[in-house]
Amino acid sequence: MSTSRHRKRSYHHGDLCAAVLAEAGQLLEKKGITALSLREAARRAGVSHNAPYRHFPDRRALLAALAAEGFRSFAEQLAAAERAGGLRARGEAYVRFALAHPQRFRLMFDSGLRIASDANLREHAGRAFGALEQAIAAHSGQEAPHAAIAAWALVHGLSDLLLGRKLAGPALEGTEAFVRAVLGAVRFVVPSQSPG
Amino acid sequence: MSTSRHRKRSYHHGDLCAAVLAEAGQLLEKKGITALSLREAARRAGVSHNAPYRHFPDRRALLAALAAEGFRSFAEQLAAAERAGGLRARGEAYVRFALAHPQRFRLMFDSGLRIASDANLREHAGRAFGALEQAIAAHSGQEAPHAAIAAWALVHGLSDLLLGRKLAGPALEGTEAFVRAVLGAVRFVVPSQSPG
DNA sequence: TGTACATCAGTGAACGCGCGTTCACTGATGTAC
DNA sequence: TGTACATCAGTGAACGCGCGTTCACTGATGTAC
Repeated sequence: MSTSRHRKRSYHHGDLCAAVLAEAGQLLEKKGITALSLREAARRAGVSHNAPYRHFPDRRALLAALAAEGFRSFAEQLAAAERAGGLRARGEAYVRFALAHPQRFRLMFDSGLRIASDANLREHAGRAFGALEQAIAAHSGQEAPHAAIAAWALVHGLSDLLLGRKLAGPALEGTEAFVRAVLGAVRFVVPSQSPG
Repeated sequence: MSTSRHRKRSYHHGDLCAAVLAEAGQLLEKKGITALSLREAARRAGVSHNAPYRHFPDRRALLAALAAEGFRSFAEQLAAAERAGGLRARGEAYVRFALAHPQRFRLMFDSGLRIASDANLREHAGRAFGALEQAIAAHSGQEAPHAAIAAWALVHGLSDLLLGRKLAGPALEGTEAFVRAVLGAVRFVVPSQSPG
């Protein structure tokens, strides 16, 4: 259980990879994707500015690792919410994640980051999206992929509008109730099957 | 009608403000918000690197002007679409705008740009959002603000997911039909009025 | 119509900045024998 | 248990970069008389 991270202030750090990732995660939320720098993350980890190169080949790789980590906890939180409260709860958890980690969410969804370009990122993002599809399909029936996508778009759009402060009034107070009300204002349609 | 823009290759440009804005607009889509620089816009406009400072006090102001211009044409296109085809057409035009101008759309909605901080931006953004609210209210009834916001979130989220290539398959071909199908999979609920 | 002058829209050199990345290095670790 | 050595994880100096911004300037424009 105990790590050697703070035991010795010596040459070797012990778990620099995790430390840099943690510092970078904080910097990400504080400064934004663009202003996040390897050098500053290293500085905060108390290590020379290019020690992180032992663990991340370049800046993109660090961003990819942050995104992968994001998708992992995103998937976990969504799954937990659904276990507790069903699909609606999953939707609410989606928005909650976005509001709790704005820059991380943008890194995951709106940055130019190529998911395919990094194995670890590909794995975690794939897992998150797979779970999402599965959850929606289970509730909407496989005949209604459009309804499933609409459900996704709804929570995603609500997240993004809230993050962009485009819904100023209700976003400030009582966000949870507001989100519930908006999600509750929608019904999804399973098209009637016309044969032929 | 004729401008002096290309008549004389002399000291004064004629309409540098518009020229810089146009070059910056192209650079924005090509390089992204972050990599857009005043210096390169100036270079492309064939002018020294700080001539633009005559027209834009700093980089933020240039971005604000680009966003304002975006909101103006966004509002125009949405209004035109609705005139032609009603609220559904407005929704489709929303997505179409996003797909046609990804970086501009992100600048308008997802960048940290403070709308309140620039008078011109405030005006055009306000006009665009006002028209949006009005259009939705007219169709959903004023008793259903949540449904109106859900409608907005739906088209916005669909736009953002498409831009982020999170819906790879159907996004590549037949986008228009795909968008119609997704939007068609949703019904908005006007809650029954319980007195008291 | 001509002239003087204020104003305006450009120029070009210079600044400081923090960054990503490369390089040659050194101290610590752990394994084979 | 002790030693030799390969490997690994750090260090610190140096590079080149393009950027935003400031400064003192100069050429062009237009207006008052």
